[in-house]
Amino acid sequence: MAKARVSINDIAKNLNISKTTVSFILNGKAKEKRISDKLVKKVLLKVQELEYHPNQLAQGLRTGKTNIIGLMVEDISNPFYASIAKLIEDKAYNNNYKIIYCSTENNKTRAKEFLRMFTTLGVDGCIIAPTMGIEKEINTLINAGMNIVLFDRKFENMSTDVVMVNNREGMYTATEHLINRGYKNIGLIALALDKPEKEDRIIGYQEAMKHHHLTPLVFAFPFKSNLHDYVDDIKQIIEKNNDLEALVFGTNYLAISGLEAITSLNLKIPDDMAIVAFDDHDLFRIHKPDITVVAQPIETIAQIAIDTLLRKLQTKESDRVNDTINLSTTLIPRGSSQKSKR
Amino acid sequence: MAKARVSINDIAKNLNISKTTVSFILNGKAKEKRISDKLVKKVLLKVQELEYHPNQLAQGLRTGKTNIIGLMVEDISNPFYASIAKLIEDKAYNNNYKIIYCSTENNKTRAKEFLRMFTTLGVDGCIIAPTMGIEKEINTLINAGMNIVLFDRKFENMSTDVVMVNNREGMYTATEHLINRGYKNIGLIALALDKPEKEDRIIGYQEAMKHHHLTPLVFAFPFKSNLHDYVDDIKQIIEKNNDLEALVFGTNYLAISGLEAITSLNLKIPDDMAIVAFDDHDLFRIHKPDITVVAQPIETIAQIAIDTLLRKLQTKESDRVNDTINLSTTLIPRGSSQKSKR
DNA sequence: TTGAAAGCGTTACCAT
DNA sequence: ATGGTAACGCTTTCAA
Repeated sequence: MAKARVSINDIAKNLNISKTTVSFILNGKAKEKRISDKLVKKVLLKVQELEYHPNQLAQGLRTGKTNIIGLMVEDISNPFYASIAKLIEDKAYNNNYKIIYCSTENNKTRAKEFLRMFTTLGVDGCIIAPTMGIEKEINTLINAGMNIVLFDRKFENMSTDVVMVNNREGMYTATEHLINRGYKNIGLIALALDKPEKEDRIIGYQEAMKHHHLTPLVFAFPFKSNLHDYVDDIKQIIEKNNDLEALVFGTNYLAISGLEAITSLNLKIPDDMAIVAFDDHDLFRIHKPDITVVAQPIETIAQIAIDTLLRKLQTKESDRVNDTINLSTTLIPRGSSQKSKR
Repeated sequence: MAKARVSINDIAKNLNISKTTVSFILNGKAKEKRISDKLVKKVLLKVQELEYHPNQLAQGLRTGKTNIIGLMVEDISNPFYASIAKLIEDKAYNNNYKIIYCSTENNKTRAKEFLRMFTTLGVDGCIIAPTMGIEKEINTLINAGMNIVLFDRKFENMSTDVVMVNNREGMYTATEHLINRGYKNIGLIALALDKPEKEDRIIGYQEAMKHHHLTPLVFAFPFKSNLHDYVDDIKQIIEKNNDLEALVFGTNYLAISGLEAITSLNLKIPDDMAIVAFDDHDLFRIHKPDITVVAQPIETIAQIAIDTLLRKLQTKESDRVNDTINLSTTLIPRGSSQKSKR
């Protein structure tokens, strides 16, 4: 930026009035301050003429409101988060908020830095799909008065709004679906950021298996930022467990890696290996055979998250109530879990 | 935000020194100003103790530098842009820049508002995949001294850095590939934001067809924000032109819609209809048959775009040179354009 | 009905 | 070697 921008002072000087008056008019306080219609018109005209637009930094500094919302997710290039980001962005802009976003890559340190950035930048609130290990920092932020809405993953005993999907139930349904379709040797390939026994998706799978007197077979992976690295892992799992009939995947990219692994092993879906994935995806809809998925209600998640935050921003801190919204997933049965009749 | 944040004043008062001194120390001017090591240490310690972090709004207001980069693309939920966004984000953060992003949806008005936002927010520079019709506004911005790097689409006679892919050549190669494989009735399904005769991807296709004495058959669509709406259009095209042997798609989402259309018409790829897509995508790699694509060098695009911008931000305005980088695409031949031998 | 001035948290000039 | 103070552009209180 180089050329001098026109400031409120320029408007004022140009019209030989004080910047206070200009500010009042611009902030819709003309009536309240009983400023003459004539002057109002004159000012508005001049504002147009000089193309004046208030400096948001100065405004933010003065008012403590930046109209910026921080959005923190695991990976903005993952279609699940990208779609949610898009929906949130859209709604935010309609309400005159901008989005500043960041991908944590499930890296604790990165996440903490981003939280710090949110505060030093003075964002009005944030929407966070948290990674593990930043519970303390988020709590600090909440106590400092930051408006936060969590989604996708939650912490125990955290007093803020959360939009969640019922992961346990979703996984239970997915697993049971396979069982109902006649599969018995069903494995789970999932991410475990936390301990497996605390991961709802893993628990849901285990419950379904046990409930039907089958033996759970959980393969839990740590997060890798190079998603392609899972392919070999999955290949090995399939090769080592040759009685596996079906696999449930805990995330969309694990399922995609799974598809690659299965293809490269020359196995056929669903006859050699049946599949259910978590999160829908263009790919799963169009793949042949199409892939059975547990779909998350993306629009609803985004909608509720941003609505909740916007509402929070307009509410006095004192009379806030923190909601935990639990949304249901939808099982979409497709070809990848349908035994061929013969 | 509610609780009082600790400011530079708090540090100063707490140590009974002036905030000037603190500021000098914090900005690495201790040596230059010959401030005693002892004091430096004391200040740094206190900064740690009180967890002081400078208010970036105030810094920005004072210095005119916000360390924010604006990123404007067509649609952040499109994997092509999402991947680029991720790469840019990563590199930006490593250089202490934050990203503020927005999706134009190819809407002129939206795009202009975002540009406005960039300036009122005082971003240091921006990376833009421009939509049509904002040429004037971008030029104004450039003249006002804004640092801009364009990618994906360019304007004639615009003096700023541009990172482009050779769309014409890419499409030419794609079309010729189909011709070499023995297809003759090849249609193009493309987006035309500008006039078709100005769209490089369309031109490349036409040139290849004409060069081989074949008749071009261009179906150009306006942008639709609901990408699913293309499916029916494409179905109709296929139904009405039943001698079509192959289709080239100008964007990844057109190709995805094309796959849906083809599937729902019960046609087989490549025997009933061969396909080449622009932009690679997980889906195209994994689809059966896998889809031949013209791949853009996403990493390189992102890398050059952000590098160029960062370099620009460190260069005096006077001795800047504007580069137009032209990158090549890569044809990745796969099953969707391979006639079965029989 | 309008304006002067203080103040938001910084940085940077000019003193000392 | 360190500090006082103006200035960045805005909003808001108080005064007139």
